[in-house]
Amino acid sequence: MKDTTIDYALRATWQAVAKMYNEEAGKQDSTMATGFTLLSIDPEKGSPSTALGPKMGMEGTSLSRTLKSMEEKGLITRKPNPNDGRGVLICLTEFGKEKREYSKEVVLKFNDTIRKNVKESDLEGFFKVIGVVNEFISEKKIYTDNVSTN
Amino acid sequence: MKDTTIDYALRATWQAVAKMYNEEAGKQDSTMATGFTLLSIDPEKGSPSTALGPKMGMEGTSLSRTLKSMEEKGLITRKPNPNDGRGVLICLTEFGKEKREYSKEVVLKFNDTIRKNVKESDLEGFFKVIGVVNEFISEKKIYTDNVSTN
DNA sequence: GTAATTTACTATGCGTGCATAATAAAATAT
DNA sequence: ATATTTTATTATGCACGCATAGTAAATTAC
Repeated sequence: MKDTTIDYALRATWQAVAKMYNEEAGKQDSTMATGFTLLSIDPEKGSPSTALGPKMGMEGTSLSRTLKSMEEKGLITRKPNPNDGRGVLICLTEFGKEKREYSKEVVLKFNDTIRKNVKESDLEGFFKVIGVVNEFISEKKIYTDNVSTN
Repeated sequence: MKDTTIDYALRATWQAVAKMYNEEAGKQDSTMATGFTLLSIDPEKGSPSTALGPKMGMEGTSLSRTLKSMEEKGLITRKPNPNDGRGVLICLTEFGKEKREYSKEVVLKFNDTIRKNVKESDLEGFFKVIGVVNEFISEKKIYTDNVSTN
């Protein structure tokens, strides 16, 4: 729970980023998740909705709700996927393409700013730790007693 | 949106940790937020609810809901704060104290496991980057054009 | 070709973060 | 002492992650 625990650092920091992103998105009457979704859609050809979830780290079920609201806001249209009758092709409207540019700037600016203000070696350490956390979680190495913690 | 962006790394990684924590908490019919709250409460003297939010990085308004459900589950009791008629003292029941131990193990095991499997220098880099992100956000240095991004 | 399985959604409910607003009790100002 | 402001807490609504369950279309198994 202290500042120096890895879980707290991830939690507090992600929440701060999310809050900031939501504020920036809010200036355009949008949300963070909508912004991420806009960025995941191919602005030229559209994207099958199955492609979006993995790309942005969102479950299909969460995505479904976001897409619904995006459709209602006129950001996207759904077209039947010619290659799969079950699937849908998500396409950006002109309005959606505009908003996509804004989201892109917001995300780029954040990442560029941080990258310019940390040492390359620190960034490597950051991604190393991130990598280990994800590896240990996805391979369920933590709560199964096959890794010593003492 | 790529694996190598800082925002995506934070988002995906925190969500993975949160999911794992919720699974572990679920084994005890609990949730992650409940576990964090249990850990934030002084098991001996109880804690004024104002102390909990800052300690665990939760807004008072979110906390209020969690505390309500924790009270319903018999994990905590509220006592009037003798020093402040507006405030409440959150105290653990015996049941709450038991569950607190479990939460403690879950959190410790995660942090210990990761620490034992990353290099000290990488961990330092990790916390450096975390520090810069939080600093830039809290001081609003990112979207105000007082920091060069080019 | 029909049946069983898999895959692509969609709907719904819960937990939780945030914003806003309301209430009540300090604390402060006068 | 009374009026104003601040602080502690709760209530409520929206967004969104996840889990579960359901529907429909494709794939496979036979």
